[in-house]
Amino acid sequence: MGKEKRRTTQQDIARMTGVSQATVSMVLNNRDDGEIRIPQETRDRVLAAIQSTGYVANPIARSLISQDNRIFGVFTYESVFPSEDLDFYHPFLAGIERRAEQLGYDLVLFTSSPVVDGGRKIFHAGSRLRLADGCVVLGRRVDRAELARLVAEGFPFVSVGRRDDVAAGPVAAVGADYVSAVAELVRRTGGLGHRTVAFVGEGAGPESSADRWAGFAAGVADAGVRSVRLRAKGRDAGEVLDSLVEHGATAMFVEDPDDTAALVEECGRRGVRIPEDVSLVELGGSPPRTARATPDFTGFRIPREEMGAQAVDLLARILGGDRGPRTRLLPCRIVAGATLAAPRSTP
Amino acid sequence: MGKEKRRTTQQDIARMTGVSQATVSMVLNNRDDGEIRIPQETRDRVLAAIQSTGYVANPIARSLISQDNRIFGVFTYESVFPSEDLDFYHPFLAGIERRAEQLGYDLVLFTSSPVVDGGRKIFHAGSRLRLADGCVVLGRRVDRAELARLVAEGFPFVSVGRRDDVAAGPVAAVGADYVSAVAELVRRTGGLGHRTVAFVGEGAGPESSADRWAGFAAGVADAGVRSVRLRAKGRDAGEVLDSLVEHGATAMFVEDPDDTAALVEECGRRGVRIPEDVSLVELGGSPPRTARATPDFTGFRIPREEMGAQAVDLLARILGGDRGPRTRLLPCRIVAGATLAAPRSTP
DNA sequence: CTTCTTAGATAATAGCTATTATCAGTCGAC
DNA sequence: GTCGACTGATAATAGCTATTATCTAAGAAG
Repeated sequence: MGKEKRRTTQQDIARMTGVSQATVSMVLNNRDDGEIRIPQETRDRVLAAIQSTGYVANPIARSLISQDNRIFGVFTYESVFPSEDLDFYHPFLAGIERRAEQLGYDLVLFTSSPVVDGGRKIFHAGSRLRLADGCVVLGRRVDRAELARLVAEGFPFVSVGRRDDVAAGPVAAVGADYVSAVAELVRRTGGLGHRTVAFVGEGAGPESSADRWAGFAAGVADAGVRSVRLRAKGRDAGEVLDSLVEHGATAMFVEDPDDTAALVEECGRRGVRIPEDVSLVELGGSPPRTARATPDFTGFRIPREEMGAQAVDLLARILGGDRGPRTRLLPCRIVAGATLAAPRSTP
Repeated sequence: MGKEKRRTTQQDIARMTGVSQATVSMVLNNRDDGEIRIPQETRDRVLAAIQSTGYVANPIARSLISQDNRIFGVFTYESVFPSEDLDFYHPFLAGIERRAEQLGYDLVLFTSSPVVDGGRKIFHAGSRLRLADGCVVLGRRVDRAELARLVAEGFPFVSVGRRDDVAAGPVAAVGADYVSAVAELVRRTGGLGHRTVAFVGEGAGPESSADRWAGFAAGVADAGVRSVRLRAKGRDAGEVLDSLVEHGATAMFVEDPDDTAALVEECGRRGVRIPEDVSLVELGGSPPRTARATPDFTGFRIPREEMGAQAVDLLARILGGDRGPRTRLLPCRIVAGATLAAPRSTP
């Protein structure tokens, strides 16, 4: 039992100086309002004692009073640091950290949350969520029910990525504007002379997938081209390529990076050159994960770091009582790349 | 002003149920000791109210009483997430996170600490260090004075990497055993027939550098070979190689990865083959940072993740009052690699 | 009927800080 | 000498939970 010597408290300082605890508190906080009057001599005496003891106010007691903690929580459904997930989380966290630093908030990672079938749970007996003034929720898989409960309990939070409405109302969220990005890419493709373009993927289900499809559809309408949707799930790249040819499509927009890799490989096997014979637009939104040589894909970049920063920003505003819009949609950067070119036979 | 509706408190639950706040607290904590008696009927009533409101005890008030917070601080002298520093911090953090998760601690990152000429400061007016029960200190540049103050104030902390003594006594720390690793590499080199080996670098200054030199010296003694130390600071790779040849050394142990890269390049220019003409042992301790093709260097790996985990572990023990050893030195893994081989002309 | 025991609960308090209300002087003015 | 105004401080309290000491009523034992 270490029997740690009790921390110094304001009471201690007060006794040392022969003043009251209240006085110490006021000196500490530089209170000098109309009502509060402390002569410099007393101030100096107290400050000297503070200096000599190295006293620092107990932030926990402060929080209990002020009802805020200057801490933002970062809740992730998976561990943050393991390598597999790092590529995903890292840019968000970089932005979160940067802005928290600017705003003077500390960050708490809720690593103590119990893991229930593969994902952490926000709510559980002894949840320490309230340590934070507010929370940024982050993750590939975000639990709608938990978000709904956050809303119901009035706990301030901002979701990064997921922005669909939950039962109790719209969720404060920062998202990426997939729709515009994909639409723009389709328009460029049409502008290069392609007359039929293919969407490879589901285009439904997760919000982000539905958005990509929506953007694709919008771009197709704008560009006045024909379009076809090719399912990739459960089919190998060969089948997909066959369908592509069959439909006469000259450009493919691929949702899933895994499919992209498979298609590139299959093209290589068949001697189909990209972009000379077929164009490929990659809709993953991330830089390539592997260091292996991959084509310089045409596509877009999700502004992950900026999303993290804006999430913190938004959270701070909400805590400040700001009643402005609670959803921010950030533009994605278009990557010109080298896998999109004019089709071989322009009509 | 949001006029956030006040959080539910035990007092609220008490009023709803017609019991006292104390009873609510006891039900909540499942108190059932000899002195505490609460019939099941009452218990159920209270629990029902807790369920319906979703009440969770305010962790801040709890902390104020229990004098602990179930939070470990992670103090870094630089931002954690920016890409430049990520390679360095990430493995440590992965280990810290993993073990904190296992032990049920949350982690707080002191992002609010003010930055003074390039590095964050632990101590400052309004330091929120005490939010944490203890702290892991991490960083390339660790401030001795601040560590000393942590010791003086009796704040529990564990330093990762830096383990030298500070004024007030030995610092709890987790380090990597560079000495053994480098010594072993030198012995292997001697075992392959090398008679003269060179240490390229300072071998002094930062603890880790001094350790590498100590290990080199120990290995040289064990292996019974001759050794030479070549400064690299301010000299270009050509000069260093010239010295090497001049001294008749057939293997070089290079401290700094930048020097390694320069030497490899210079060897390439001169047509000196590695390891056929000269062996190279890389003492950086990290996997290569760039994705560019680099030789598969012989060297060792600092067990960064394990260091992070053990730091948390040690911190938990210290908080538990454990009086055991406060310094842990973890073995490095030797990487056989492909840049060490027998010298061309074995005597 | 009195006293003791016990079950079942509550009042009071600690933990530390910030704020509000209050108090003891002093000085001036009348 | 009294009243008011002002200075320089302090006592008390809120904030929320966990624990300790205390209290009431009922039943048992004598």
